[in-house]
Amino acid sequence: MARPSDTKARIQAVARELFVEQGVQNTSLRQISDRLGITKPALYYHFASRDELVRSIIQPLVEDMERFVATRESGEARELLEEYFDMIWRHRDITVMIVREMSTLGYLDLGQRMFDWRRRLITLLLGPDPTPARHIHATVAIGGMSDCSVEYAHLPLDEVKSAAVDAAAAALGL
Amino acid sequence: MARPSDTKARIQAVARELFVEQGVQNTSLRQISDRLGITKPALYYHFASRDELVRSIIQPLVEDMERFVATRESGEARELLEEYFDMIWRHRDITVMIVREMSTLGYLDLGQRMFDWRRRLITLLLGPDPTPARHIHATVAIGGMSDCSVEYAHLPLDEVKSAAVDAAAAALGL
DNA sequence: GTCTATATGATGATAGAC
DNA sequence: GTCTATCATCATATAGAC
Repeated sequence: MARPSDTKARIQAVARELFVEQGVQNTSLRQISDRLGITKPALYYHFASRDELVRSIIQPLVEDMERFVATRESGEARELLEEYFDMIWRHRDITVMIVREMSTLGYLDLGQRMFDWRRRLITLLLGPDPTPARHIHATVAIGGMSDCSVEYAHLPLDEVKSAAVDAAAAALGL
Repeated sequence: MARPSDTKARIQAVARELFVEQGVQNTSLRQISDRLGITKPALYYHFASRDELVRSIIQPLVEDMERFVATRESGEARELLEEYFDMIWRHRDITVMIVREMSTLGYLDLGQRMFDWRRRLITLLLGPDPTPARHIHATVAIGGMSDCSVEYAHLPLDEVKSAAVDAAAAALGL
């Protein structure tokens, strides 16, 4: 069907589809191999374990997030909100998957890491040691934008982004 | 240990704990019975199936939500935001559990229902047929508040509520 | 690289004794 | 109401042929 060396990528594509559709825990290797028209053990030629397959699919989001909170500097808040929205929008399907399954994926330490990303993002927006009230305002802004990237996932980016960023900025008092 | 007729309630309490901790799909009947110090089949005297146990735990939230969106009328927006916050705060642990596991709990139609609740809430806030932009603003407001009820779940209600409602109101342009 | 066949273990659920 | 014993089913994973 496809070039042999593409099989690994095809496995990831199908797994990603099924994980997003039905959840990670709820998807078996059998379902993946069936949809690809190969057998279960064939998967083990390309991935050492189920976990390794899961990790390989989440990795791009993790890398993007880490890079984002590591490289940005405090500055124009609205610009930061917009860039952040672009990123969560790109990864919106995997984000939903992770949030939905945080406990199951707890072994990957993802719940803690996402919490940490958000904390650092708030520091970028508000500086260190914001008051609890301003921290909560920022959570409404950022959490609300995340919800938009999920709830309007099927709409064109520009339609959603400007309104979502406006609302987030207002929540922040900008 | 406890009065015999309390066993059903004790099962629900322990199941609820484990579901919130680890997720529904990820919790086995064996774990529940172990923590209670009884055996697996004993559970089946009190609940016809695993599903029935799960449903019995989610039911209070479903009833409260349905009642809320059914009985409120359009009116003062800030008051509505406050009452809504009180409710999601009360059910915050189960809400997390559901959102995290929407696909797994798809058979209960919960994903669709939660989406519907939010849609009706937005109608209450904005009236019928809001512009897409205002709809998105409302999603930031409501989604952002939900995030607060999760992220600050350990703080006292009043500290969180006033700041969260303020931010939501600002996102809505109030 | 992919197959058949199989090992091993957990799960939800039932039958029937006490 | 709770137990012991057991079933069918499904999962991840491995061994070894082609």
